[in-house]
Amino acid sequence: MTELEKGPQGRRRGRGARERILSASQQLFREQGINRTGMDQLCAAAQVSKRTAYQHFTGKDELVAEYLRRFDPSVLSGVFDRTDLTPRERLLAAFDVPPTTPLCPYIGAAVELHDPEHPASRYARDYKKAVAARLADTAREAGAADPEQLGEQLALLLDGAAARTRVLNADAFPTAAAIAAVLIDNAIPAPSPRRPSGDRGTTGSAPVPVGGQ
Amino acid sequence: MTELEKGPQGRRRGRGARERILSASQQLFREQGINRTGMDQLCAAAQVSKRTAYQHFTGKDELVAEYLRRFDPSVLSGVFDRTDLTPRERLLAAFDVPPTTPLCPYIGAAVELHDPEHPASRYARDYKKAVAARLADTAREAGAADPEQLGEQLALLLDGAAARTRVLNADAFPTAAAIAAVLIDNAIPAPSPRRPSGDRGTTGSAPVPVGGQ
DNA sequence: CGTTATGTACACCGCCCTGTGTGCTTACGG
DNA sequence: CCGTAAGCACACAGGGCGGTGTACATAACG
Repeated sequence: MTELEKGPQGRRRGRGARERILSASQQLFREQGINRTGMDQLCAAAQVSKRTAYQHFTGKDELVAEYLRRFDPSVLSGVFDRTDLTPRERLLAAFDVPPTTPLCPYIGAAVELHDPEHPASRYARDYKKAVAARLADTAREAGAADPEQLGEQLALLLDGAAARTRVLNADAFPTAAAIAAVLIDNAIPAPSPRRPSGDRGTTGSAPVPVGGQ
Repeated sequence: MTELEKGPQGRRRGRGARERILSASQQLFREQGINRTGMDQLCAAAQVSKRTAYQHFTGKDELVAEYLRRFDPSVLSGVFDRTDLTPRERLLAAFDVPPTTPLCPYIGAAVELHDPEHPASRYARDYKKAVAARLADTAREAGAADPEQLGEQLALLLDGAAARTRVLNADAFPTAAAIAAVLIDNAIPAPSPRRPSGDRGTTGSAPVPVGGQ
């Protein structure tokens, strides 16, 4: 615990205030939303004085953006890298979300902040594009006729399931998975998921690193 | 303009304050979101004193719920009743949204309010269920094998397009429409949309009146 | 006409929000 | 062991919020 974190300027020392703040953000922003979580409450939960918080982040906006950037990628993380699955299975595994998932925080941030130019909104946009690109890559690997289209379609299904789960208060991901299966089978010419790895050309168009849901 | 509106108790007289408030809500809540629109600003836009507003609505919560209830059903309204289209065409027409649509306000309300028991959240839930039921009815009319499933799937596509349009700031409804076409063709055994009007039994399970997007 | 419901103007309350100023304590690192 | 910086406690500023109290104006209907 001697030298674990560095501030934005690269200072030394510190007993983990920044990490505690971000950790509390993860919990509170997800549970209560961004707008309904005040800095007072957040600092109390992080056991951090408000003064310290504002020395680490210039304002709540920056904190929100960093919260999205550091969002625990527990949902989709690793799905794309699982080598024990065929590409087709990987595409479908993206819809196996644990039922404990509250809601995709990127959609929540975009709606709550309501400003497309907010740093967090920009990041949410980039992230969603990156997920679609990753899906497209996997679709290409699976031999889809139009990988970009399939990737975009599957991304839309994920967002639809997330939004609908929130509004209806009921898990909508199984429905999305069923649609995904249909789309995948329709998009792959030879629907035999029998090749562990075929053409891996991947003239990839997705340079962005991708994390969670 | 003599007797146009009646208050919650059914009183008489009035020069349209309530309507102006709701009209201003339509505009401001959509443009700025619910939480970012204060009652002061709303009353100023409606040219209504704050006192009057609070005589018509017990609080902002009630106003928000009524705003959702009176939401201008310009997007999906009438699509289900168009007799000049086959059921299949009607299902697809639901995805022809004008590009001016900001975002489905029901999703916005559910995310912003963040309380599933809020009156507006409850109404949003009912509304989404009603739309799915309507889609299911039309799917049944079109001869789908599993109308309920197809209705739920199409509803998910609509929500996904709405959410994704918001986050990406780019129209996602064409993608959703393409998926819908695949699903519909897959779900209808004889894909000949040749009957102008077939069974109109509609053992409907949707008592709620349905309006917009 | 007068009564009564309706709408208005304006100040006001208490609350919570983001964000600071100030001075004190702690702990690391030389 | 001491300097320095990270962190803390506390109070407070400034503003927007939802919501109200009071006194006055107006329109409808008897």
